[in-house]
Amino acid sequence: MKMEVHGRACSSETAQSEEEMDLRRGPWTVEEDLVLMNYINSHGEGRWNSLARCAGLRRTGKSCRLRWLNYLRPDVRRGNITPEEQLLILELHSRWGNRWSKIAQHLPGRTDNEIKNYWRTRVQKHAKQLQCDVNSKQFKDVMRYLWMPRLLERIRAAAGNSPTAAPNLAECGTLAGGDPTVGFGGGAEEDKGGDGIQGDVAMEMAGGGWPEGAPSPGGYAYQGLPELEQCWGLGGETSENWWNMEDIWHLL
DNA sequence: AAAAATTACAACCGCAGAGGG
DNA sequence: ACCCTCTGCGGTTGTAATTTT
Repeated sequence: MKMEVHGRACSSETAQSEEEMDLRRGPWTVEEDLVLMNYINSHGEGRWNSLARCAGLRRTGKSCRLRWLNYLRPDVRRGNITPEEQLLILELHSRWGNRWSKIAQHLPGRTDNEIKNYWRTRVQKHAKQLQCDVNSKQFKDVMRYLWMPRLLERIRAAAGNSPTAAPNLAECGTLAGGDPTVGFGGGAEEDKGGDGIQGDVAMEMAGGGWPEGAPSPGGYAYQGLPELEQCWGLGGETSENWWNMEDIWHLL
């Protein structure tokens, strides 16, 4: 990363020590948001510590950066996580674990913070309900063989019914038989480390070609699980008692 | 209607790595 | 080679909003 700490001095820099005395914390005000947005619009982002001083914000550079990246940036997407995004998050997390920023790179407009929050509030909650660790094989199997096929089914249904759903589906790459360079298809942007998304899982999910030795989801996942839909916001009303441990484990 | 519990999200903290002096 | 500053990341906490009792 490029450092230009001394590259662009500002007149208020000499007052740094005094300002450090009463740095603001906590929620940002509308006025602060405006100041930050205006400053970044005219000067660009980066060099957050000096930016904070020059903009006259009594905030740390870190705080300014976080506010901009997670909230004020124009391309930040707000609102519910779509089934496509849920599917991507589940898949990417199974590959990369808690590498939120990396996962976020594959969900345009979503921040690592948002994805992390989603994971903690939704996914981990249900792992807790199942009384298993979110990183356990059992829970991963549930994700892979129950939730993900179900999500895919919903995505496909939406794509069939609504023309506007198609572009979102395409983001899932080979899942939808779309551009293999995007999303699940792996592509030019994959890591050198070889932990990129490979086609196998995507094809399993897309084509129903389940891995050898894996429990067939056909008789279960596709019979319809309204509880799952409710749980993941795919269906109508929500329900907390959305599944039963025994029902699930005897099928796995 | 009010209190308690839960959920969702924004923000902070500590750390590691990069780069300049 | 070492120190300092800055950035970015992941973990955690605080709190407003919502739901349940």
